[in-house]
Amino acid sequence: MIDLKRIQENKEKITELLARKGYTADFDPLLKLDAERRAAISEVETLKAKRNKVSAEIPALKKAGQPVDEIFKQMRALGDEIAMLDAKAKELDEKVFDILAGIPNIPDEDLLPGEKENNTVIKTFGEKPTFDFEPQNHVDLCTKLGIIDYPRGTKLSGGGFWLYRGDGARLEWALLNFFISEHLKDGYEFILPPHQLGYNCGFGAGQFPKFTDEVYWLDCDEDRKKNRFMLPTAETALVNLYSNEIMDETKLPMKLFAYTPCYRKEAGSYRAEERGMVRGHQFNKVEMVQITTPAQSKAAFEELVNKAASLMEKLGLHFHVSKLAAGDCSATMCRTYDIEVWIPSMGIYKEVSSVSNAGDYQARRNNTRYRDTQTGKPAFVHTLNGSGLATSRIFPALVEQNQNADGSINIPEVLQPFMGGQKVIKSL
RNA sequence: GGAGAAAUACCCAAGAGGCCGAAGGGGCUCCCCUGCUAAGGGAGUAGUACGUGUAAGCGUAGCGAGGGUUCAAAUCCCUCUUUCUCCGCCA
Repeated sequence: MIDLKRIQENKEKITELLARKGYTADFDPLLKLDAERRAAISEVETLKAKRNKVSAEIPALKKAGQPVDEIFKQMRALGDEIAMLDAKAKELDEKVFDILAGIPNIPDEDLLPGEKENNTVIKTFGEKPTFDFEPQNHVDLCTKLGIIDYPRGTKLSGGGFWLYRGDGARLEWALLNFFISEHLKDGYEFILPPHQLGYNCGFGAGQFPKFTDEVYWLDCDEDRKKNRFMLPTAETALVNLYSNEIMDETKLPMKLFAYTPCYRKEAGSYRAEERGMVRGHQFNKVEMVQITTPAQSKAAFEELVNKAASLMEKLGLHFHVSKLAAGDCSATMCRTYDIEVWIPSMGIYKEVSSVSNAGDYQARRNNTRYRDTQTGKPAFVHTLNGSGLATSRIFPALVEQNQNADGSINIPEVLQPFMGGQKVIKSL
């Protein structure tokens, strides 16, 4: 949610910035509605002040034996008027809120306008691996090694599900453990959140109402707001940890990470390019989140990007970092860098981490604040998140980039301690 | 899942239609006294949101949340949430 005051003060500039995201803003109806809202509030509060004043005098009048029936009659009429105006003010307030909640976050000024085609690669690590044999794709490799069982995943749960088996499960777990150990080294707090969340979390993270149909809903109440959903990313949980609280500034920047599976419908997105585990309904991810003061958020963003990139570097994978154009950033974010790993069989780079700064957009939606020691007043925090990392894209990339002519796979050195020193995965 | 009890400010807690935005304690802040400390005395101590104002301020809301009754609600009624106790269920 963006700040209405910013629109009032700088309508043209914000309209222009949002246009870079492909969003056409017309703020005039909103501003008019807000003026009406404020007028209604002023009016009703004047009446309430009058009611309070008269009510306070009634006990004294009664004690003095004076008649109060006439006053009661007038007050009843006043009460009706107040109720009417209260309802009007509430309605206007909700309208303003809904419109405001539907406006995307304002992109940072240095982002290029436009969509994907305007993303710019800002850093590349390593080189495309070359093979002196015909390399296989990860689905074939994993199936032959027996480390991923696609058919039985489908048998149990339908398309988009798979099982990790044996060394596959160990490799997956080693990746997660490696990420966790790196984050702990950097002083991040480890969180294991619930996997079922309430509607408010989705709204607070800026994912709802837009993506309400992209998640798996539990319970059967017709009203979505009373149901829970399976979290699509740990961000949805972490970003809401301090909602409706005022944090101590000394706790900021707060650095968190969580491991959770991510549950997503991914409706209609299955393509040849996304075979195997590149896009599934359930995948594992370690997610980093920072809650910061506005002054800290720029540095926090750099830190998260560097952290995600350093994990990839330590795994020895070829990848690049891409700065997203305004239109490719999600509605919630004012800035996003993607880390994309090379998948040889597809000949493309696939996202393994998306690092974003939401500014105060999420904090405004879920009311997360801190007390500014300078002013003594509460102010909205900034929230940032980044995958660190998602295994479902790394696993295929790792398997493909590290394959040998005999179909075996070299385990990166950093993962070996987490696999009991094992260096290679080969078929039995 | 069923049955009971509870929810008041930083914490504990009183309050049972108007004199209650809230007694009393604890804590915290400041001051006094005591050559340190302990003890003692005094004063202060909703945060917040919204509206209005250049501002000091003023107004409105606010006793778990949302509704209702009433001229007037922390107080009465309804719904919900959470916590505690008991019972049931538990692949």
